[in-house]
Amino acid sequence: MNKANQCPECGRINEVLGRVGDRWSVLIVISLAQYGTLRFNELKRHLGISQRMLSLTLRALERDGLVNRTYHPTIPPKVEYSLTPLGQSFRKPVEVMGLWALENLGAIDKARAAYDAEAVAEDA
Amino acid sequence: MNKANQCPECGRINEVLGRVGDRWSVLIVISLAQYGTLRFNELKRHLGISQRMLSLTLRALERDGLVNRTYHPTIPPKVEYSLTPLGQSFRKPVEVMGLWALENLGAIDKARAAYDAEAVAEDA
DNA sequence: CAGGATCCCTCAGGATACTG
DNA sequence: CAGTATCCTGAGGGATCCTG
Repeated sequence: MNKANQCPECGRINEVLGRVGDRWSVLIVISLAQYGTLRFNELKRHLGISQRMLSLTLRALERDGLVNRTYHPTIPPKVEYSLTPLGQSFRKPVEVMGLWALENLGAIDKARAAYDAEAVAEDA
Repeated sequence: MNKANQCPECGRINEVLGRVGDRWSVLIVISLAQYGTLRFNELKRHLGISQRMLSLTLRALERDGLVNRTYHPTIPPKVEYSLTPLGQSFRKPVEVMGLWALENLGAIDKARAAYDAEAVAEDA
């Protein structure tokens, strides 16, 4: 049970990462940003996420004020999810991240290949 | 065993998140960005990370070409870690993320509190 | 259709001990 | 000091079945 982090900012970063940093949260926000509004099963199909995780993640996002949940009491029921303004504001950091990914995934792959080749070479 | 993601970009995002998206990678990059060069135990103390995870994460980052590892064969040994240019380039997305975190953590907390209050209220 | 409730399994990741 | 090797737990997350 270490004191976690000495540097305060690390604590902050950790916090935010712990909240909206998991893969599914990010992907859901991206999808909603792209399509505006999606229903439960639309998201499920689109992301290939299990219904359990979708349910959990959506509730967490709603709780954190990133996602709006609109329930239509029809039969069959219809629930629509969309981004709140806060959720919208999260698009920018995500986009920057995504852009970096697109630009540098190649470099990472190359570095990785080089590293692995080196490792093999050392197994003389 | 679903097809994972229908949307190709989700695949990319997932990929990058799977590589450098975990908490420790991010925190290490931030620390190195801040201090330029750090030794193993300096990082360990600074982050409050277990030495196992530090070791694993550093090797992964080195493999991905984000950090440089410099080994000084002295006694006692001395190993220094620093960012590669690729690692440097990762600072920007991280900073944007961090900034967003700082600006919006408060809002998230408020939303969360409101949500929880609502939930309690419904337990009539 | 939208999800709650279970079951179960994998593995991230901490604690500890040992080595060069 | 800078790691490697083990052990062990708990959270993450899929599969499945059930309901309104």
